[in-house]
Amino acid sequence: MMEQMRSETELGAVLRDTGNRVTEPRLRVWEVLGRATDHLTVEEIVAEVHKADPAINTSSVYRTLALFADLGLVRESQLGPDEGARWELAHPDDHFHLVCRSCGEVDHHEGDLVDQIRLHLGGGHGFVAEDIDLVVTGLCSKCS
Amino acid sequence: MMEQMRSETELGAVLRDTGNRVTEPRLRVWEVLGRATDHLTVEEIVAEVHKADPAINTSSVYRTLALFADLGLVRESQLGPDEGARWELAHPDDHFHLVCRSCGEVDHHEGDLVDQIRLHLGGGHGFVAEDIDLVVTGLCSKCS
DNA sequence: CTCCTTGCAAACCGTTTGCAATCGA
DNA sequence: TCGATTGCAAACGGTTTGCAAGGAG
Repeated sequence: MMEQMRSETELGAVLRDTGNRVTEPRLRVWEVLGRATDHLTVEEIVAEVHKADPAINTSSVYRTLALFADLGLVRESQLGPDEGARWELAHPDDHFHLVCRSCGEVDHHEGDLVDQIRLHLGGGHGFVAEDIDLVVTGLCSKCS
Repeated sequence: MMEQMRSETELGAVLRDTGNRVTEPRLRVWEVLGRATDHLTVEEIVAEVHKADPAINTSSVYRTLALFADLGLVRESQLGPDEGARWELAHPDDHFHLVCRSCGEVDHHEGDLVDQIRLHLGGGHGFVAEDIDLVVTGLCSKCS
């Protein structure tokens, strides 16, 4: 099973193909998202990016994330009110989130559930599902 | 099928039972939420409330919503990044949301899907699900 | 050489908060 | 009466924007 589909090189190709330039902030943000195992807040992304280059500005990170989202490379999700937005690489496989309200841990959960949802919707509702965001809040095994 | 479980009178009872006072802003917000067929933004709630009493302040609406949420009477949900929070009466039955990215319509969808999710989680993951928020973005039957 | 992209700082805007006046019980 | 609640206005904090300097192609 491959860990990371899109290399840094491929990012360059995507950017160039879409008429965008390959720049330091974009490479750094991409790198950070690629390393991340879970969702990151903008604040966390900025902190990571700064380890490589402290000169990169927060607004550039926002602009980069917006660009990546436009290109379909990343995905923004809201894991709960009171929480800021979090970002992750657009994953080809569907998944959903288990958010522990005690320790705050966010768990990715992969499975056929999302397929079930898609199937469920296909049957007669006439709704074309494009994006499925399932957030389950509760207590994780350690906290319950 | 009953439309609205909790009357204005029952709100009074809940408030008194929990040591809170029955006030104008609280009654108005309750009334507005009870009439609503779909989720409302705070802005929309304030606008409705103002039709009855323009003197009621936005911050009181925020405080009222926070109180109702504490009491489990209402539920806040984030139907998408870029959108503000939306509020609805806490529905005893689980449900999920179909958000059309074209016309913006939000459809409640009731069904056994949430039960399936709960079941799915119960089986071995050790995660105690308390709140399930399923947001599906796509195109509704009219827009596709 | 162009003009896209950045860093910077200020603006934005939904939400929260401190405080004195008000109102419910 | 007395403390909970409100209206008001100011503060807050994450995100966005205008602009001149810098850098990719």
